[in-house]
Amino acid sequence: MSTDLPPSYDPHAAAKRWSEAWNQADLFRADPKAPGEVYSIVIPPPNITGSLHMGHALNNTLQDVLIRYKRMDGYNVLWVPGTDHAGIATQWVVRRQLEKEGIDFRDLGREGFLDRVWKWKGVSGDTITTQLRRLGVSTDWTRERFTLDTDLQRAVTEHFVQLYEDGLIYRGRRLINWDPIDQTALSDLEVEHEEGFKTELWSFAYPIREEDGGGEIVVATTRPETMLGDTAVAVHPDDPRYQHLIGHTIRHPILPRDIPIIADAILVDPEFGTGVVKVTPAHDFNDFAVGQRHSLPMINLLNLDGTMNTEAGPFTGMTVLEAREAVKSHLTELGLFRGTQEHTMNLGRSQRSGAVVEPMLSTQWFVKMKPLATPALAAVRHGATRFVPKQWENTYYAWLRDIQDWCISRQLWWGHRIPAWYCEHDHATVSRATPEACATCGSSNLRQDEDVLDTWFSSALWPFSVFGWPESTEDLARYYPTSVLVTGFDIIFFWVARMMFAGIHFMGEVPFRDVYIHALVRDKNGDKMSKTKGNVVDPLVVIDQWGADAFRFTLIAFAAQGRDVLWDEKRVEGYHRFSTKIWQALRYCFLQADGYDPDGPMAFGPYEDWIRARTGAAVASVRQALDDYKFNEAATEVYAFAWNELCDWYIELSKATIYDESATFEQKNAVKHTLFETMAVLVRLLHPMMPFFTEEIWSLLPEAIREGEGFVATAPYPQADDYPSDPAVLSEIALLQDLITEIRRIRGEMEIALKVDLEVRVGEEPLYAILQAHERAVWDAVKCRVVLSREVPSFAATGVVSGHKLVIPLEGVVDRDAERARLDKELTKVVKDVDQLERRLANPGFVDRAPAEVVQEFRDKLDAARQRKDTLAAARARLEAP
RNA sequence: GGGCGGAUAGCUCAACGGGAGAGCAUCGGCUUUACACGCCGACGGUUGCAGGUUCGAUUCCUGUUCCGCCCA
Repeated sequence: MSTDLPPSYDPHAAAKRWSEAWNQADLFRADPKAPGEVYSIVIPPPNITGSLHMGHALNNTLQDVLIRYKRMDGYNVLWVPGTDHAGIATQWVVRRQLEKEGIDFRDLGREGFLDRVWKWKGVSGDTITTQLRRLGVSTDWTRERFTLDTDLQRAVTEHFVQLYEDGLIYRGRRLINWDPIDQTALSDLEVEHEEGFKTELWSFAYPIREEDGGGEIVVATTRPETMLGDTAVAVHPDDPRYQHLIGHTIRHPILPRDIPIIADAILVDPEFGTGVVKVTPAHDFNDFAVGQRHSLPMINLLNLDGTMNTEAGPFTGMTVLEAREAVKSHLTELGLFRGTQEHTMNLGRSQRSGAVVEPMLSTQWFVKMKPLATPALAAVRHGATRFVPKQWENTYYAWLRDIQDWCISRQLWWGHRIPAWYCEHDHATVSRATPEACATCGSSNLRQDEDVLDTWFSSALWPFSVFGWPESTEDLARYYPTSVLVTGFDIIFFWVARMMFAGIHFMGEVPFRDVYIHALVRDKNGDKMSKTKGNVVDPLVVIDQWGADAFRFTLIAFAAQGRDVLWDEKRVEGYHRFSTKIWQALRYCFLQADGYDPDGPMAFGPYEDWIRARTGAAVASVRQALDDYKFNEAATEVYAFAWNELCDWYIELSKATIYDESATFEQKNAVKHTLFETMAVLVRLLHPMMPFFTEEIWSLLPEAIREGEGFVATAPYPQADDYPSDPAVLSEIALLQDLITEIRRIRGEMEIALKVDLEVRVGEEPLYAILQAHERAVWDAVKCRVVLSREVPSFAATGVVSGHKLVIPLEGVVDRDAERARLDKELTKVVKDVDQLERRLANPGFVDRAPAEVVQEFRDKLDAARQRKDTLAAARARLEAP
């Protein structure tokens, strides 16, 4: 047989061909009725806010590697794809689109706006699925889900109602983070703290009531306008400067009210500033706690759009910043200004809109976290779920330990509507379906809560809502809990922890056995990729240029545990070359395919035995690496096996038989068979990392080699046990390799071209016997004849291989200076070597305490080094002889 | 303020407590019958710094500097 392969491989044509072929063959559809141990993954659903970035590419590539590996390894595999409605983020995107068209989204009304978002969902969802397909993911598209699908909405309602019935959801008036641009509440996690924000600490005096003795007390603040909502001034109870003032009353200089001076040891640090703190319970989290401790009035100063409300008196209607300046000048006019100083603080901003977040008193829905967090903590402690790398457990623990109740209502339109209805008395009725009457007073005058739920409230259900929960479906029974969650560390709090407690609460079982946390993709300089920095690399652009296979392999090779991925385009080129290299090797196989008979007789030689042994070792290491989530090691192992063993050595050695006219049919047939067989193993090993490329090669391999497997995607993953290893063969070939390398070094350093034939003299019969068997291979590699002789000519190069002396006559080839220089260099190295080893072995501590085999190992090394040194020194001396 | 991670060849990264490696880059040599998107060879390191444990430390411990991140 013979096939003419094109001289190079076109990754784009192959990607198109094979993704269509897989689709048609419906290869990735899971069957819960099929046998086999389950291996299931639910995709971290990308937000429908646009297109996929490098982080998604890494995330999905790693999942696909695992899924393809397990599929080939005989598991009942399911990978569920899908997307997330991403309430606040998506609403923001569509709102901005409308603004560009000159439309205020509010003018469309709720229904009109939602129509627009659904249209956008179609566009963005398609973009994302197209991108995932181009990446080569083997998800089961028949099970694709969207977090706002009807049945997933039902799951969210069930989630809410059950938690409410369990007493774990409540409605309360509490301090929340308010985003005045999006005009919605945010959870603590959606607020980002900008460090080192420069501002001023502005001081002013509160006059003490005359009947309390008069005088003043000075406070400092970064937000002077909040003094309009102050309901107390606090000092430390032990501070001698102010003890006499505790219980006295201040007359508010602007508004008609009196405020008390209180003592609070928790809030006040007497060392900081004046040791006096103004208390604004409705607009500061610490002050809110003080307000509760001391039963202070809480005065909300803000409208929902961030302007001052009527509580602000003369400043009503101003923005916060306008009010700040106005309050400052007003206080200054009153003569109460007491100085200013520079101050750096952390500023809370909305993760999405960038608005400065205002702590505000508001009525919202909350999830009581302690009862849910406790079992979620225990599950990881007891190993029901395992984090890889392990260190991320600490992040998970830390957050769940100090967790606050979770504000889940959002004043948005896009999302799951809260299943709560209110009557005219503001009684809340929580229900799975629209209720007829108020559960408290029976009123039939009900309106549903306008708000939607935090996106993560629905994402928390993803590992079981995708399987049809709350229905008990076949998929749910078979594929939950999932095998592993692959995700980035940035959403351990947002998502992983919440899936954990939701899974435990509703399913009675953790949602995944393993959580593999991968790093962030950064640019070459280690900076986070962001649109504003302009350092974003578009995965599709890379795929267009180099193909999905090279792109994926690069991500995998970079994905070392516990380390960020620093993107470097040059590496993609390198891995593209890797695929080209394999393609060329395949061409070589086909060039030799003439007369190959897979069922014919075969006589395997030592090279065949050697590559089979190396194949087994490679299979074992790749499997181990994948089992341990050491993706980069798996990539490195395949790379080294294919390039350094198969291409650099076996293919070259195979020529000794292939081009040997005296070799028998059986010998040649064995070589051809081994070439194809090794290629087939390599392709299967590599398939999870380079799916398109390997599928292309697989389709070209001889039928007999493929053992009837139509697609490599569903062919069995190689087993190391199928490739036995003979130590005698391994050491024999190692000797051959050493010999060839030594001669190459001599040629290289003395610049002896391959055109100049050489001979190498060995003095020992057994060694000669071995090398003679590889005469042809040595000749092909280094154009050197192997001769049995102890005769040392007047001028020769001397080498040592595995303790054996080699002599290469050089009379008339190069001058003596070249060999003199080379020997000096070698001698310097070996002398240093001997010296080091002698010192180590002279240390009684080492010889007495180190394990015997380690000591022996070093003794052997010393013997070898000494022998090498003696041989080279003798050769060096001989060169000086006349 | 609390916590986590990183620092190894010019660059990007590896390395069960047992003489520090790879890829790229650099230099030199090869039109060799799969491949110049290639082959062969070479150069290149006080493993951030200071201590400690150990016969032996890149690896374990303590401290410290710088960079990045998370939490308050």
